[in-house]
Amino acid sequence: MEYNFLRIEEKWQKYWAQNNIYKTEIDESKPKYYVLDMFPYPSGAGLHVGHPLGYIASDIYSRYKRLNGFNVLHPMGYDAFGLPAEQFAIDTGQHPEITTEKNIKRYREQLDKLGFAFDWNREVKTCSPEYYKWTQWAFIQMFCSYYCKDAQRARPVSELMEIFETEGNSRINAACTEEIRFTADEWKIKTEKERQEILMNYRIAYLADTMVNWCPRLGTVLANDEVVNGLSVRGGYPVEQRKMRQWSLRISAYAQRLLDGLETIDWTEALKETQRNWIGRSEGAEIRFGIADSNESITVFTTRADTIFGVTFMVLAPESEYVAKVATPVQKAEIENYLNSVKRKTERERIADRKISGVFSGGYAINPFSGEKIPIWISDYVLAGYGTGAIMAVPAHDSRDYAFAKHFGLPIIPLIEGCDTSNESFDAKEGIMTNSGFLDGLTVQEAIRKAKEYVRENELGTVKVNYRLRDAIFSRQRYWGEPFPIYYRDGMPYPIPENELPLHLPEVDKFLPTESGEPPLGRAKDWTYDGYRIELNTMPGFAGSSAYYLRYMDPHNTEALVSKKANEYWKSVDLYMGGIEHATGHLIYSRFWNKFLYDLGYVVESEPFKKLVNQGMIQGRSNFVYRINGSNTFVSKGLKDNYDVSELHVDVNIVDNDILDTKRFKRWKPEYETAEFILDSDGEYHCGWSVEKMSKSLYNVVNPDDIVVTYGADTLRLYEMFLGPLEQSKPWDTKGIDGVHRFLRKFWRLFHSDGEFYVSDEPATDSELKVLHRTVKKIRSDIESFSFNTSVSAFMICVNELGDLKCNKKQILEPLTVVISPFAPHIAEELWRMLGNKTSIVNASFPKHDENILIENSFEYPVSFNGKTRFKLEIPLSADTDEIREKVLNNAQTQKFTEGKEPKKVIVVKGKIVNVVI
RNA sequence: GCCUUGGUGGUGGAAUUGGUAGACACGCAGGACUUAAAAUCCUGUGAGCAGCAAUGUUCAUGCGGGUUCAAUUCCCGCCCGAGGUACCA
Repeated sequence: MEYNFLRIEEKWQKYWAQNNIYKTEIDESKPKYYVLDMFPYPSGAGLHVGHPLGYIASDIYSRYKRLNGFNVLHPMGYDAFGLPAEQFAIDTGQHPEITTEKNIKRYREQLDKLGFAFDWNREVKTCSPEYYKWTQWAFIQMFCSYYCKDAQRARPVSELMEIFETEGNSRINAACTEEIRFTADEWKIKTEKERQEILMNYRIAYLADTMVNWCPRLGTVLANDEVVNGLSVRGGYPVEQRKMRQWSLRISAYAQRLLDGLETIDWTEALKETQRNWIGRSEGAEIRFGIADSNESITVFTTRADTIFGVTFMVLAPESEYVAKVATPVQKAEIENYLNSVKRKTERERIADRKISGVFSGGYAINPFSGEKIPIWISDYVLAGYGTGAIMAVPAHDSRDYAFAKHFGLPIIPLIEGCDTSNESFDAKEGIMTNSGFLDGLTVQEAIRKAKEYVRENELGTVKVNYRLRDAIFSRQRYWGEPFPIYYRDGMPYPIPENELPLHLPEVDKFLPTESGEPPLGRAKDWTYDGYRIELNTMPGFAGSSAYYLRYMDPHNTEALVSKKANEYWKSVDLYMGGIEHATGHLIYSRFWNKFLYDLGYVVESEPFKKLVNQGMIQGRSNFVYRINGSNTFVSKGLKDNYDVSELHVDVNIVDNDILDTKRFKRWKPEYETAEFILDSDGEYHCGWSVEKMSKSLYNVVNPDDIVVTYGADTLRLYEMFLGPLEQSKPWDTKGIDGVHRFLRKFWRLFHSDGEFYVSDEPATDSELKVLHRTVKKIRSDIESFSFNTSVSAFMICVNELGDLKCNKKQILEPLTVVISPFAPHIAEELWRMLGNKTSIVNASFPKHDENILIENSFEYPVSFNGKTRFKLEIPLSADTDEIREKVLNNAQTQKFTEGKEPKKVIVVKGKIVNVVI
């Protein structure tokens, strides 16, 4: 019987689905293991061959764990809210739900063909009301909570109100938007609206006027991680800064815990480092500088308190509130001018335009250490959003201040002995202080400490830790997202009662903003609760993906996001597989979301993802043809330099091994029908190639469905793993797939003789057993270290050796089938049944290897003299190092080399004589 | 700039963490089977030198040093690529 992969794969996929083979339930008798993939956004383009890489790897791991006796949770779902479906809806009028459902169906078909062990009973879609009910629920919990800095956790806002009632807020140490102080008596006489405004200051999900990334083209605000280089990640449209009233999540309150949590989880150092940088902790001090001839002062943040004697000017961000306080009438016009020019620039222009600009405010400040009077400037190199929006400039030791000082001719005072600041600043934190009053003679590190102490003792400011991490902007002016369960009364937001969730996304006539500029939900009829207007914004993409891993544990629960029982059993994700691109978005939001729910006691683990593996991207490998300019003649790569040619992308599917199928090329596009070719000397047309993103427009997309039809899913799975290390990005190149396919056919043939199934019950020989046990050992350690590429090699070696031994014995082949099954589940299942087993191979157990079988009785030891192998010596393997040494010394050949002298050394490593030094 | 990664044959990549560098696969070359093709199988394949040959020998893991009997692996200094981040004070 031939290896008919199409028949086999179809048969077992059907069997697995019909018999619910991968359905998972809580089973207290087994240890649990939770393997999660980052769920996909179902895009209209479908899956290309790069998408399933991570799914295959996690599938192998989850099957392996199951074979080792674990109760494995391995679910899949869809991150279904998102901009592309909505943009498509705007263009075509088709409801995003229809587009999304269609895409999901297509994804499911493609995924099903690859033989994954997903428990589809647990499927979630973020756009379904049963699911987003819990996204809305979580939002209400955040709305009703504040972050207590003393307890370092979230607590209910109701508790806060009780304290205000009895003692005001003087004792409250909470994360808030703005510091305000009031007594109990003051609280009592406040109106409901005033009270709500104060509470808003504390809520973890809060409404505030904040600087946001506004994307006019998308008509919505975006979070920081959704903007790259001043352009939106989706669509690549310009983004500008704007002050708007928006929902935000007080994620900054969790900065330290998000940082500390990284120490407890098994992620790569690179990823942890990316998160550390994003959180951006910096230790320093806030120091007050008095404004000359005024009672007011400016507070700056600095990590270099030691350099305060070198402050020669101050700089305010253009948006800073201090600007109005220090501006003098004389300078007014010039300042206005500057502020306007800054405001006109978009974020992107501001980044692109690194020209030094600024304006003198007219005001002066007093250096609190030296008492000197220093000018205050305004410049956009200082950011309003970080620290206090004002800095003390130390041009000698900060390159940005240096450039500014040089440009405007401001003085530069060096503070470190022997440093040269004539051409550039000296930014390093090393050296001995000078020109610095009481700090003179100290090292920089000592001076930083001492200056901070001085600040604290003399009440010039406070020692402070700053974080770069901003609160997450949580509202979007779009249609296709979760509606906020919030209504407005007297201008203030109130939550819709939890028992009335979900709040369904309403129907609208168009998916565009209203004529008055309100978000699309402004078009919904009766968009009210109890007669009050409901929030018109929707939630951002990351809302639905922040807690989906919890929902998989208990996806049909109508009473809770996840039941206590399910959460206590599954706890957290043991292995999370996904792309690195979510390092500063999803992977921060999820950790925050989880910590928040942990604070409230809804989940038992403080970190959601114990181990995380980033699979690399699969890039496309593009092919090129060379057209002679002004003609329809194409010249092969080897001869192209003799002509004036243009390089054109050609569909990789009509190129084999970089050789163009010229007949298919002519049929590819009408304009090439009359194409002529100048071939290389071997009579072939050779194409050029390069590695690029896999994309339709570059004609380098390879569709998994096509591969499955030609080679089968098992071959595709093996080949994707064989391509290279899992975590490394690599180009897809179909040409190597034959080797892997050949391996599967050889494996199949081991079970057959003269075309008929034939496996003998004879006992295996020592060498056959050795092949099996070596393979088992190797695969086990490879899977545990995610080295799937070397696993495939090990299989190939194993099958080649068994082929040479003509081994077709059940004793060897049966366990080997189990070992291969995580990689190639269909063929393994088929052979497993042919071997006479009654139940699915997924219920088998992964074989163990026997070290005793692996050890040989004796070994030919290479004996090297001064680094060169001279002869081999047979010594029993049981011999210890001293015995080996003895043998070598007494050997006649050794004595020939040493000329009877005693060798200096015999070096034995792991039972091997690697060198004898004479 | 900073942080994180990598750099090994014609190609993708191995190397049990200091112990025979190049496993496995692709490609290429030659051969077997076949009327022929496909499929399959076998052999060879880092480079140089010597030899009819078996084989011997030298050089090779981005570059330059160092430690060691022994370095792709450890240390120091450079060069190049990829990813992240960027007026974060």
